[in-house]
Amino acid sequence: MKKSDERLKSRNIKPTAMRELVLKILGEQDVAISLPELEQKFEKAERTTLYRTLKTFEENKLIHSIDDGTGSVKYALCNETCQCHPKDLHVHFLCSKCKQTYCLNDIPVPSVNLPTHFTLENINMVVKGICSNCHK
Amino acid sequence: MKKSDERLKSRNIKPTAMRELVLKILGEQDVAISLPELEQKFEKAERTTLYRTLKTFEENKLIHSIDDGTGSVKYALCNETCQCHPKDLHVHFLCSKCKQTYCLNDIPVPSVNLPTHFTLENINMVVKGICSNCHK
DNA sequence: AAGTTCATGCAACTGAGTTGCAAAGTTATT
DNA sequence: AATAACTTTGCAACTCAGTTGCATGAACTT
Repeated sequence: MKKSDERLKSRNIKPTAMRELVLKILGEQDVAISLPELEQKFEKAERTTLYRTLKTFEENKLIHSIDDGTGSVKYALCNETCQCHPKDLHVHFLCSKCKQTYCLNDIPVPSVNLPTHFTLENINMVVKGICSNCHK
Repeated sequence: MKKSDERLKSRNIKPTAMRELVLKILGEQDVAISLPELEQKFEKAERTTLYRTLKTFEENKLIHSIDDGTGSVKYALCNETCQCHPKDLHVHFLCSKCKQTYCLNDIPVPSVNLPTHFTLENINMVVKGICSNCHK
C-alpha cells in the first residue's frame, strides 16, 4: 500500500486517485496554496472536485486553512500528529511582496487571556511583512 | 465645528455629509461591521460610495480592518492616537455562535520572533470561540 | 464666472466560493 | 456475478464581496 494511501486512511479519508494527486501536490509545496492556485496545477481543472477534496481534507484534519486576507483562503498539510487544537497551531506569514504564505511551523501561536466568559476554539494569526527570499 | 468634523480633519479626510454619517454609524457599533452590514443600515444604500468611504477611512487610519475569515472584512474605529503600527494592534474575537467580531482593545497582539530576514509590517490575530453574551 | 479637483452614483464586471443534479465509480449484499 | 446502496466526480449555474470605469455633481481656486 502506498504511503499516501496510509496517510489518507489514517485520517479516515477514502483514497481515490484524485485525492492522492492533490495530497501529492500539497506535499510538494513549501508554502500554503489556494484553491485557484491548486486549480492551475491541473491541465483540465475541475474546480468543484478540488474544492470538495480540500473540504474533506480539512474536515479530517489532514490540512489546515489560513485566511491571510488576500481574498483566497490558503491550505497547507498538517503534520501527522496534528489535531488542529489551539496548542497545535502555528503562526503564518504573508509576504507583502511575493504574496507567498508560509507556515512558520516552529512558531506556535502565543496564548492569549480572553475576557471573562469568552471561550477559545481556534486562533488565526497571520503576520504580514517581507520574507527572507524577498530581502535577498 | 462638529466633533466628527474635527476627527475627520485630524486624519486629513475632507468632511462630507456621507463621511460624517458613516463615522457616526461606526461610532455607534460595539462590534466591527462589514461593508454589506453597513449597507443595510441605509435605506437607499450606495455600495460604491460606502466602499470608497471605508477605503479612505482605512488609508487614513481612522478605522482598521479585520479579516475574521467569515468572507466579509470587518471595520472598526481606531482610537484617536492609533497609528496602526504593530504595537498599536489588538486581538479580535469572532464568536462562532452570534458571528459578531469584537475588538479586544485591552488585549495587545503578542509579539512574535520571526525567522531571520523576515521583517514585520502587520499582524492580524483573530481568536474564534464563544463570546460572553452567547454563554448567558 | 470659469476651471480644477474631489466625491458620488450608476452600471457592469471579477473572482472565490458554493450548491444541485446527474453520471460514473466503488463497495456491500445476496 | 448481478443487484442495490453509497460515494465521488463533473458540469452548470449561481451567490456574494469586492472592485473599476465613467459620467454627473458638488466644492473649492483663481
